Amino acid sequence: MSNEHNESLTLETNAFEYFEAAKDRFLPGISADAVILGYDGQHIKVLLLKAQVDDIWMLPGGFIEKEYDLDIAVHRIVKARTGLEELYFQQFKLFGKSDRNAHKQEHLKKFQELSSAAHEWVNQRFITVGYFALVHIEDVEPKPDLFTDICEWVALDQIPPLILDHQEIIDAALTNLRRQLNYLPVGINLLPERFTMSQFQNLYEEILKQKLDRGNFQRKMLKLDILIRHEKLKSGGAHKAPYLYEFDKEKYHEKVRNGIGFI
Amino acid sequence: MSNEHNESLTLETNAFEYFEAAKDRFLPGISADAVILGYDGQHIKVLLLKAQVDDIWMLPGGFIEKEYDLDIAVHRIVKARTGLEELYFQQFKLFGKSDRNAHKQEHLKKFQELSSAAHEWVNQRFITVGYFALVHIEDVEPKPDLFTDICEWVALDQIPPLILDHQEIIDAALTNLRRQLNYLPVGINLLPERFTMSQFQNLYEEILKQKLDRGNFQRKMLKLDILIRHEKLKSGGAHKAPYLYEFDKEKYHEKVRNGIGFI
DNA sequence: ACTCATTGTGTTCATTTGACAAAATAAGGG
DNA sequence: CCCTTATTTTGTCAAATGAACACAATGAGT
Repeated sequence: MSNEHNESLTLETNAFEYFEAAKDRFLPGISADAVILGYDGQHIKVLLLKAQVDDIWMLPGGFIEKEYDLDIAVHRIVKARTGLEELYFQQFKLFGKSDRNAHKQEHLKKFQELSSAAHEWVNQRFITVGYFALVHIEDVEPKPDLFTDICEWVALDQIPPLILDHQEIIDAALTNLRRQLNYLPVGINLLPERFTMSQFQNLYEEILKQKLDRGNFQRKMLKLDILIRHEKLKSGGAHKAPYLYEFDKEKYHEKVRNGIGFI
Repeated sequence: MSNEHNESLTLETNAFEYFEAAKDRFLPGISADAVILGYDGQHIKVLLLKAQVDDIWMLPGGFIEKEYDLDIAVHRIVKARTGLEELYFQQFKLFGKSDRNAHKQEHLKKFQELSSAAHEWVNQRFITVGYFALVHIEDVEPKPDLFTDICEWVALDQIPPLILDHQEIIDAALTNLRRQLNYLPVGINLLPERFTMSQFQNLYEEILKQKLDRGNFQRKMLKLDILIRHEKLKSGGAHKAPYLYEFDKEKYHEKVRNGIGFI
């Protein structure tokens, strides 16, 4: 086992090598950041990383390999943090303000001893493309990357100060998600295999930040004819046990294709 | 007046200089393309350019100045082609396929004698960010750019073969436009100051590619309370003259802010 | 004055929405 | 074991919306 000092050394060595090789491996001046969203039955959460060299938090991100499509690079980034091979993700915006890495140099002062090639790489102007991903939170094993020591789920109302414009990126992702909510397969990608109607409704209430009528929500979803009703929930709650539901995936995706209409 | 040979020489000299200076002026590896849309009372049209050196058509586009925001570069591009200072435009997607400039080298073979710096610029991998703009077609004076000799409005169903993935970019713009139609100020940006209800309806039918019920459309729009009714249309048509309408801009934008609900 | 294509307004019926109430159900406490 | 309680499920009903169609008004041309 390595002690902290060794780990730190290893990190910096790797970071040096990483930035050194970046110019040859990656497209210049562009990065990708992923807003990875999960739902634990109570709240929407986003996967965040904490930098080793500072107390600052950030979104998972990375660069684009010269020989691959944009989507492939993003898939690699999300897979590396979550362990998930199959996932739903979608591009939503390119962030191109000219001053968006103004604060980065502050954060990267710890890397002053970078070679000039590496220094040049980290100090160029970056534009970044924002993606959001919807994942089953219980299937994820969060893994930090080269520059971070913590990777964990954070509820949307408990997000700490983030690097650069990452808070803005999260906000834009959520706005985008809300606008697409009518034709986006958000349920099938965020809920576990089997779920109660309350969980389903709460998911929409979390995203929309507004209460919905219980009876009306239930009737509407059942009428869509996309749910399979199973037997009763096991014990646990001290009240009437609800049914467990499961998506009829064929019918569900058929509805999504026709673009209508959950809310 | 210069003859064609001279113009061609001038073009190539400028193109040389342009590409030569590009590395210093612009961000590497990224371009912007604009789907500029207008409505002539009959059809949605898109502003296209025809290359001088080939019979290939393309979207207006350009590169991003190193010191400016993305949006500023796009505004400059659209303003240069249309002459418009104020306009509505919106980013909709970043196109990042690794093979998206595969055909470009074919098209640019005419520029073989470029200096190595210029050659390196045009042959790098480009990702491009797609924007769409909504403009008043009657206010536009189409102007070709350095590399093109024709700049004109083309109806959507008469688009010739386009360079690279530009057709895909147009399709994506229209899909995006349709999805936002409920909360997008499309009418105020595409229709002339005064318009008839038929024109207004036809605009939506063009975008949606589907017929709408005349009576219902009219009643719905009037009920939104965003229109000012003027006196009768002058002569011309051989039938009942329709009213002319104008947007009550304050009320219109108020509705747009609240996000509801044209269709 | 009459025709006619088009515009503006009405009517009708089915469907959806919103708000609320009632019935059903399981767990826990006496 | 019966009753309470919290929660789920289904029901009701008035109001709003949507879709399809009908009819009246208008103004240019014959």
